[in-house]
Amino acid sequence: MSDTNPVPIRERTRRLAQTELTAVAQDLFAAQGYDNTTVDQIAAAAGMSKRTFFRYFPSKDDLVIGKYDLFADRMAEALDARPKNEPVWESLRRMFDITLDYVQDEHQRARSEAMDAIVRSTPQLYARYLEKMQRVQELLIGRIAVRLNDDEHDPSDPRPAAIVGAAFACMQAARHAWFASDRSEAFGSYLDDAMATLKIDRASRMTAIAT
Amino acid sequence: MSDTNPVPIRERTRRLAQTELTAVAQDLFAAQGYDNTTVDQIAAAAGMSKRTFFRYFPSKDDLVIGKYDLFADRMAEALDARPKNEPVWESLRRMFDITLDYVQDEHQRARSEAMDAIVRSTPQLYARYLEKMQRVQELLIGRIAVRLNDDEHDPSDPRPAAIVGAAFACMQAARHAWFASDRSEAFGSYLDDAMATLKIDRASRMTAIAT
DNA sequence: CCCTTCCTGACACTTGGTGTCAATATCGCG
DNA sequence: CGCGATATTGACACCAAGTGTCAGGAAGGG
Repeated sequence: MSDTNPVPIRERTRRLAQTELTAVAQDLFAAQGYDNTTVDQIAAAAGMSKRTFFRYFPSKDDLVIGKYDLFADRMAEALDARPKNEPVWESLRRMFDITLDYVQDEHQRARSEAMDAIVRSTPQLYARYLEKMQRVQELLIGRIAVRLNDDEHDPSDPRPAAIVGAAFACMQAARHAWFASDRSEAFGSYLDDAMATLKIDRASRMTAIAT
Repeated sequence: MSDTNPVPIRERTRRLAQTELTAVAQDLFAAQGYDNTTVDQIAAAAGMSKRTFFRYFPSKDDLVIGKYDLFADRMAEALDARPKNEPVWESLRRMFDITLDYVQDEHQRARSEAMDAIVRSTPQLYARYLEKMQRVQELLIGRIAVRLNDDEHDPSDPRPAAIVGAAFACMQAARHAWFASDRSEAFGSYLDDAMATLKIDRASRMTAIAT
């Protein structure tokens, strides 16, 4: 059961090294802050040279925010799984359910939350985080555009981007609110609450933009 | 009329140098790209040393995106100028009117638009742009919270952040759509269109978050 | 004219990140 | 087991963005 593995050995050792690096780095960041920790220190603490570190991560930033790349595909997948005739706002809400699992898992959360604190308190990382989220949104905009009108995506129609952006704004708002709360309420209800304040007006686009 | 000036001489020469640097840098960026242009080159082209450049701008990035800092106060000001009983969505829409002036001004636009293209095509700058916009939003969230319920801002209420974030998402969407269009329609109508697709449900917050 | 103050350039240094290359470890195969 | 191909690694040199320091020079006020 160990041959013809879908994940070759090379790739597994690689991931192991990345996990190791991440764990070591997290300790250092917690102890002395992100900016005050050099790549040399991280590499040395993991028993390798700086050059080798950069073979596992394209940048110091990516060690922290690289994992967010996985979100993009998972979200697109989750959105595609929703019925085509479902209201888009509801589809987006259900799509966000996959982020709930992330937060709900008790022993994963501590690790993830510590990294989150680092991201939010380091402007440089927060900026890159926002950019990644923007890229995720771009993936989804095309899909939402198709649901709004069955023809192809008209790039001069601002509505799909507005809707997706608004949905993400709700998720961000819910995240912040939940972090600021005592966590007695489930994150999901914050998300419901945030998304309930905005309704999509399906009869819009009357302010003529004659294409 | 030149003494006891509200803007002292030192500050004026400083701004002049910044403008000069920006103009020179813009040419270089347009010619060879942002990443391929070093600070040394910009400084040399403006007749100064690298060290002096960093006395005028805290970083290479700030030369491009530094001007967005002005937006924060201008927007907060514009929002404060709206009547308190006006629906918040309308207030936010009117607040964005100040961005229209920026885009409308014919001879300012060419310069501003070139810089905008650089920002959007350089991930690093785009990330910092998004972060700045996020900071602007944080300024406004408190004000919107006060309008929603007259007591002080409850940080575990996601609605103000959701609304402000959604409004900015609409502006971003309108910007992108307008840039992708042939610009025959006014930018304002794109903004109207984007913001009209989302309506605020004032009777929300029924999904009890008992504070 | 001098004295103070600010501005500037030169220099050295740190850190993130990359190219190169030789040494070494690993893998597949006979 | 041994051998050649391939991948991984570390050492070194290098570049670019910033930052600290310091001495010299320009501007301004008396």
